Amino acid sequence: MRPLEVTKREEEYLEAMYILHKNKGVIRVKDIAKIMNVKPPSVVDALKKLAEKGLVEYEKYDRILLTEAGRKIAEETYSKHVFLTKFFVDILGIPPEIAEHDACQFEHYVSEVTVKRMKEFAKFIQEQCPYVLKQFLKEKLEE
Amino acid sequence: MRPLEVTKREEEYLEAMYILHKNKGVIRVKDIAKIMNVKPPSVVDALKKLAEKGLVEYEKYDRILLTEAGRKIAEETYSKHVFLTKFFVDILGIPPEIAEHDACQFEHYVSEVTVKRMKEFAKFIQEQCPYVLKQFLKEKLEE
DNA sequence: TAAAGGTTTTTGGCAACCCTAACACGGTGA
DNA sequence: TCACCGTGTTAGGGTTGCCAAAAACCTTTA
Repeated sequence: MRPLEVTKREEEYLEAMYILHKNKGVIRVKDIAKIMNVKPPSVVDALKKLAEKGLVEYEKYDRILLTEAGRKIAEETYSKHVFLTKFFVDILGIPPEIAEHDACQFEHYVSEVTVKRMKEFAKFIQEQCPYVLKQFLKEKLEE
Repeated sequence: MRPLEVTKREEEYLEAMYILHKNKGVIRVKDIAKIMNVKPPSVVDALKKLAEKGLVEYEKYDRILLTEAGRKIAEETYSKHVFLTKFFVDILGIPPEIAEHDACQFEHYVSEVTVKRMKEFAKFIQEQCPYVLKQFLKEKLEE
């Protein structure tokens, strides 16, 4: 199997499907469309492409599932998403909605090195100077 | 004049042109192509679009210039680029090349709020616990 | 000044994504 | 069981961006 190239957009579709599966159990075209903010035909296009790449199990009118490979990509992306959002909120004190928005884009580009380093940084700061961090986050609320 | 929509890619073209103008004085198709990692015809396509949007002065075979509006967008993007790279390197201790790469993407998506907050954070940490920061950055070098 | 060589532009095409309109499917209620 | 209605799919098109090949341009040099 070739080094499948997954576009940013495809990664987003996989992540949406992963979240749906996690939360609702079933993955439906309509729900993917809502999350992705597109119309159903676009979802079908995407599903066909993803199926060709072996990332999704898809037969028309049948149930939709992520394959092992697809799930892996989705999970990696999703975990970056969760972490980045948390970092923006807990360390930088960014409003959750904005943090969410920024994380949602950055998650598709950020390198592993950077994520790892951000994790180490968060841990380090929270352990070494929790008081200073608290002070920083407090100042913001007072503005 | 309408709220011109500038795509991420167009923003990148503008930034490339801005940098060329800043460093070399002249902006040439060939050089834009090299920076953008595309072939010359793609650059010409982009220039036409940008000219239509009033962001670039472009007449074929003539010199290429950013308009005031184009320069403004480029400058904003570029300054985010510079800051984000600096943040990744100076605060998180990420290798310059990787910092550059990540900044190069994030700069097109990051919200103003987040940039502002990152700046405040950098300042705060550097002033309030410079020693802890130094220690964090040192540890990384030792791995 | 004319040919050479590099640069720029045009042409024609391809891939990723998205949409509207129309059609197919399938579960539900009368 | 059949008509209905929501959901899913196809058909047909549009935009953005990119490319290779070939044509146009311009500068430089013989």
